[in-house]
Amino acid sequence: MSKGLRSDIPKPTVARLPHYRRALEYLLSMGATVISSHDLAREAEVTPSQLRKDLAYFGQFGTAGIGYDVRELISRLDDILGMSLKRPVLLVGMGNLGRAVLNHLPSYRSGFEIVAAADVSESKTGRVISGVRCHHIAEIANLVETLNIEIAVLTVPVESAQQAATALVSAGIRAIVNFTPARLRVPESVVVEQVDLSLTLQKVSFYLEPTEEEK
Amino acid sequence: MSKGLRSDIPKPTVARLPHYRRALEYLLSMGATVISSHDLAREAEVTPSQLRKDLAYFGQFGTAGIGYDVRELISRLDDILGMSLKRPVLLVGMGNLGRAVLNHLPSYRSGFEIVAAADVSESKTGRVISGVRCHHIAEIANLVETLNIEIAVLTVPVESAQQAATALVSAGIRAIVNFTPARLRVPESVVVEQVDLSLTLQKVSFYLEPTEEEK
DNA sequence: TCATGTGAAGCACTTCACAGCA
DNA sequence: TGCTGTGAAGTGCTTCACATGA
Repeated sequence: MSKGLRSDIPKPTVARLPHYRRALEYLLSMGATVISSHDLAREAEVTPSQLRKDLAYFGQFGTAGIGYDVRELISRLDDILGMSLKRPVLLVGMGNLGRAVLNHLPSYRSGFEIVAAADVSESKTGRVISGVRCHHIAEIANLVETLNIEIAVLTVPVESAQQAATALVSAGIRAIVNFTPARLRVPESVVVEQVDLSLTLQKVSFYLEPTEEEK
Repeated sequence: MSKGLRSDIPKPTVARLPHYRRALEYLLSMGATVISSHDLAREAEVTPSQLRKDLAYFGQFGTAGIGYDVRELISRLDDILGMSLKRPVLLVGMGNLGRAVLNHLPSYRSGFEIVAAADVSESKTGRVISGVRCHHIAEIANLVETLNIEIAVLTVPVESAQQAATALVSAGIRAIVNFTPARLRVPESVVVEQVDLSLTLQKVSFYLEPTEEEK
């Protein structure tokens, strides 16, 4: 398998890796030290073959006849996901939603930390909110460079989303998690991940539609 | 094509329908009245064939040689997605995140409306927050029945997520949009859609990893 | 002529099934 | 023996290419 281009990994595989990591954390908290692909797969709600195939893209992690060392595998997944070091994150937009993200992220026990925030409002600029200093949005280029930030979480009002995204891109941000319903126009090299409540509700709604045939 | 079982529709197709709807709304706001699969596909960031194939699962909506009527297609998508009537939604958990969802949902111009909220806190019970009355969590069975609610948005702390979900299920809720990192155990018949910031961050992080080979 | 709707072909992901190792 | 890692087979989604209709 050599190393393989990162872009050669199937997208569904990448999307499942965080789930494996979470399942492993859970199993670890339940006292497991070694786990078979069968048991881990059940916890992550995939098939054992799929789990083994997914891991195989990145090397060999298990012991035949035994299974996987839980701590070891978490650590390897952290390497693969780029979480070995806590990644600094910039929060843009300190409204209701921004503050909610700020308060909730630590409880996720993730490898990410919001190290700075930005907002247009003069009333928030300079204040420290939930332990994070809020800067004026004009300073983001500075923040990104001095704090070595690659990821931004965008929680501004939808009207200013594109403007903020453009500023983030020229500041050198490489990925944006976009909580606004705006579809951002950014260079292809910038990773955008959409988190959209209304699209999610619409999808859910589809599966609720009545059908005579369905059980 | 007759009618087709709802579960026969490919999941990727279902996931794209809300994007088509959004693209159409945008095009409508730009003054478009008729649109070709080519132009709509560009706006929705899919291929024209994919768009046409997706729509073909549900019938014939276009005019050969012309394209699709924008308003007409939005309306058909609303039918398909079960959004023709505004669906009532129950918000469970009135913390930071719950209030953020409450404030932001209207700006999404979605076919959904939060008609009631629930929380454990006595201090919130009975109050009206952002135009929505907050009830005690013990009342959800009542709320669900009297207001005819099928969808719940779960924004409680992770520790009480499973308990709340169980209560929602026995109250007769059919779908849960889960903003907590908890993996909910519910009957198969209940639709659960996970919205998880830390899993999203991990996925994004993967694509940022340095690779010598990549441009 | 131009764009839809759709079988057929192609591709990508998943599952199977077993060789090989502890 | 038990379970991983992996080619091979199978499945399902996407893209192609064109017949059909306006």
